[in-house]
Amino acid sequence: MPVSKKANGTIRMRDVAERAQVSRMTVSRALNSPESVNETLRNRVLEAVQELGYVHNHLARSLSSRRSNVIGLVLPSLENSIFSQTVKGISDVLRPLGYHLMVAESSDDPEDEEQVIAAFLAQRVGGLILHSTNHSPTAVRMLKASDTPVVENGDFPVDPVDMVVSYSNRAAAKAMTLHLARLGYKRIVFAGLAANPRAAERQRGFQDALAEIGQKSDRKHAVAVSRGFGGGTEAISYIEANVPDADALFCAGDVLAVGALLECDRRGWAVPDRLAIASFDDLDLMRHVSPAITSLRLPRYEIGRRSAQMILDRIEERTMPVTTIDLGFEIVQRASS
Amino acid sequence: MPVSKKANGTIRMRDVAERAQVSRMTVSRALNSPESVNETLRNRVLEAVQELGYVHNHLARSLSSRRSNVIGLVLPSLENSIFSQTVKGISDVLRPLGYHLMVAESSDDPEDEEQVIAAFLAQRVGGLILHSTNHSPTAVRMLKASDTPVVENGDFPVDPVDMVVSYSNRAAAKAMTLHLARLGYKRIVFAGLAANPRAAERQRGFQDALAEIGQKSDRKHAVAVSRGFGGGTEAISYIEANVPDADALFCAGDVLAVGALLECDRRGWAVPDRLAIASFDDLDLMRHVSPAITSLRLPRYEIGRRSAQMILDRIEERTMPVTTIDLGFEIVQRASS
DNA sequence: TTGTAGGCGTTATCAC
DNA sequence: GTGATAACGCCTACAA
Repeated sequence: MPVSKKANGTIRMRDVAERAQVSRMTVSRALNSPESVNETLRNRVLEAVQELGYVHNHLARSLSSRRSNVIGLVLPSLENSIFSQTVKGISDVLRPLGYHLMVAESSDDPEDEEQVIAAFLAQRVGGLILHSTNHSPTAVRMLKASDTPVVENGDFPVDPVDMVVSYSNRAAAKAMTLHLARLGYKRIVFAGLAANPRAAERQRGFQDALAEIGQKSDRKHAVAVSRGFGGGTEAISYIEANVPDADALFCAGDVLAVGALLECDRRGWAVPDRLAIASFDDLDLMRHVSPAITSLRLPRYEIGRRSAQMILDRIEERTMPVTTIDLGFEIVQRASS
Repeated sequence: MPVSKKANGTIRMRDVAERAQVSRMTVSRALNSPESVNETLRNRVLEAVQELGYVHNHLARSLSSRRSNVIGLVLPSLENSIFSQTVKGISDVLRPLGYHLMVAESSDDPEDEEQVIAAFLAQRVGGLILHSTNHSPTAVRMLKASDTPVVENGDFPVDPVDMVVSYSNRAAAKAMTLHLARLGYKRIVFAGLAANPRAAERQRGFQDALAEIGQKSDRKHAVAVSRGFGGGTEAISYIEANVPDADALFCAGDVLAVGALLECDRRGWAVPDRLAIASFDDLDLMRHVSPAITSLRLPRYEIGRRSAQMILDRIEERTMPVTTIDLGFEIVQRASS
């Protein structure tokens, strides 16, 4: 089969049009709304597309139509596997409808996030899903001015940019703390992460719970540790040095909890007899370690699905969707507490 | 349906130009090559940009200039934290030069990958980094016809699309197997993953090593298990049922190895005395479990860095870079073997 | 150093 | 159902 190629290499719609002996508009329609084109013509067009190896230019399409089929997602980190479920939830909605997801990383730093948001807006994405709820003023201004549908995900912002789909970090942490108290633990230590706004909310929830059960808030009972498994080790060392009579450790992150468990193992501390352990977020790993770790299961997949749906509803002007959705959480009690 | 639509729509370069009392070209230049514009004018332009909240339209820019500042990355999965280092390596090169990374997922399925590649090409990305080396014929044809710089990453393909930056899965697996043999292990079992081309190469390397030390290849000594921690559990069960005298287990993936270690723990099998364990890929977790797991350290960060550099070199026509780079690997011996 | 003209590849719009 | 024409917002090329 003869493959003709323009001098500059790229094949355009007009080349397809010439080959199929139709106008450019017919090619455009055959590609975008096939049912609106006579079958004979449509087939001629699609054949020409195949023969020439034509690839639709979405830049030009978006520029002209003023809409894009790309949705942007901004994650604090790609290192953290808790987000993979959210990504899957989003993709499952977008893919069948011809939209595409593009992911970028913000490092949980509002400056970085601003850069990334600016880049997405410059690309004129059709919508934006942000995990962080802590944005620079400039970022917020840009987002609002752009009229781009936005969903925030990681928590309930005090002042939402637009739509929100989340669970409450504070409520979840409070519930877990009350759960531990109900199991009889008296001196619970909370291990959080510095410079992580969601971990900070979790710490507030922890304190809410202590207040509710009438326990005096002791600063010693909350500590900020590093990210990663090492943070769990730090938490255990902290307990040994500062709260030796602690009977439970509630970690703001899953990896932390595993790190802590491994450190207990190394020291020969029995879990949960010497120290109970509970975790935020229910990674697969939580049920594979021994003892399996009690944790909060969060609706990560559903958050992705609903976020994508709300964006699409807005883009396709189907409805004026509810702007804030609380998807709750669930406590999974296991052997570690 | 009454949708709130801004009276004036979006702000364009011409609006900025009017406000700053210059031509559109001066605005364009002030944004793209500031040094080529008189300081006074430049400041007037940048001021107007601020005041109007103008956001550069990269769609129009790319369409007109026929170049894009977006680089696409296709990963088999976003669930796997081994890729986060590569992402960081790429970002570290791209960001300072004004390029942006967009990530998409292929599920290690050539069909899915083809879709994702088509989407990236339709967006006319400036370059593409593919972790998989196993593409559909259509995908390869599209890539080659597009003239887009491409780097493949996950292994050395038999027939590269374009550039390659990787280590050899086969060579690495062979080296680790020889290492275990040198330590005195006589009956090594290999646990791989079904439907993962890189794991298949690793199995070949395993067999290469056995052949080299003159050990008869026994089909029983290789098994395919599921992904995730559960796969490690399966591997141990397999050994108990089929190769009870095995003295070492070499896992094609890090998560597998941890799963296996945890299962040994549960069964009371001493590691490495009853069974040694070694892993492909050196996740943080490997040195935190006890015993720490012997593993292959792969140049994930460097792979990202070099890949991005090669793409940029090609885009900016700096050089005609070497097309295949082998970054090697390293064996990290720990207590588990 | 700055400006003018025209084109990048597509779609919206309005005729036919 | 199909086609002609004029945008979409920017940049290349050239002129001043």
